[in-house]
Amino acid sequence: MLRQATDKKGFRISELANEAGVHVETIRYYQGIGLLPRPDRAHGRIRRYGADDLKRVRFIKRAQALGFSLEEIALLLGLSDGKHCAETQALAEKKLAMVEGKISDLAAIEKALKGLITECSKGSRKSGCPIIDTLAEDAVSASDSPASRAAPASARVRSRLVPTRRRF
Amino acid sequence: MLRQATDKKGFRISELANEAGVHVETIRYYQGIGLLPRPDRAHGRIRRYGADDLKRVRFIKRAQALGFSLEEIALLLGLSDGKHCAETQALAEKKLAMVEGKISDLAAIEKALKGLITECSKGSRKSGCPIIDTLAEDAVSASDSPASRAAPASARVRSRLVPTRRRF
DNA sequence: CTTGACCCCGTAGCTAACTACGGAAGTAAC
DNA sequence: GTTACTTCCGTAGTTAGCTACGGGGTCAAG
Repeated sequence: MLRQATDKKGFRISELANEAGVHVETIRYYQGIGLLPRPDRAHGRIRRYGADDLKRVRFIKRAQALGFSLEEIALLLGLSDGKHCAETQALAEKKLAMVEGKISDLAAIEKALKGLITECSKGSRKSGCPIIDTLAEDAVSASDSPASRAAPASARVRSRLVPTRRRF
Repeated sequence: MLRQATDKKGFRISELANEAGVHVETIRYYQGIGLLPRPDRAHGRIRRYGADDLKRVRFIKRAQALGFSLEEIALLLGLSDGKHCAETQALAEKKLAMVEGKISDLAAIEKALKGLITECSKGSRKSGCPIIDTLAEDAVSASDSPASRAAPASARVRSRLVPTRRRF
């Protein structure tokens, strides 16, 4: 009785979701914000999805895990439509710098974690925090994310807050 | 009349925020959830912050840009207190795998972007999307984030949604 | 000792990205 | 053609991570 037939042509929404490891609602959400095309419900009545859609969803989730927002992802995806090359190239270069900054930040964390692991296994451990230390220095990073290095936000202070929430 | 005196001992909250490139409210928020210690208002009356606090905030923002959640960051930070080495090591190893997965994902994107840029400058461009293609394949990534590769979420379907929102 | 920039803390509101609910209609198996 | 899903779509609620507001206190300059 269970559906699951990838027969006809392409899979249906639940199959696409399962393959990509996301919920059906997420697929619909992406369609709603224009991140994913909504194939028209032609002959039969329910929409059918193809391999390209699956790749797109997988890409979105991976890029997200790397710190890209859906908006940035939309930009990334928009880059490869083969049109308006000039701006495409500029954008790609900006993203490239960002990606390279992230890579070096991650490399720093990787190094710190490895150090932590070996130190741990030979019982040492003195002072300071190797993880914080490597990333907190004024080096690397070209990410244009909020708080991108050296952006002392010109004395913008208007204060007030503190949630009193669960503390991990 | 303007405060701005880093004299006495350590800086005050607005100075810390400016140096780290975040808002004062963000500092307070981090204190509220226990991510940042709240120094006691001893002798004088207003709290003073040190270089360690600044490093910690900078670390938090950078790690965030890499896709770590505040909760994960709290874990990362908790790793280097020098105590309970066994579990610390296990956690560090898990995070390390995650970090390595992210690095290879980013390297894939980097490569795709570079390819896009050179293709662009020599006017070619055929079909498919090099950016999606490199990341959507079943390779790399050990991230334990939602949708971590190959997690077909056992037929969990209950549907309904679609926002009808701004579409980038 | 007043003034004005800042600080303290609580609570409420906002945005991104989902997640859940509800009702009607499609569809495969019996 | 009834049953048991599953799809469609709209709208509302949730969580993380901030951001804004309000009222009162602190403190250095004048």
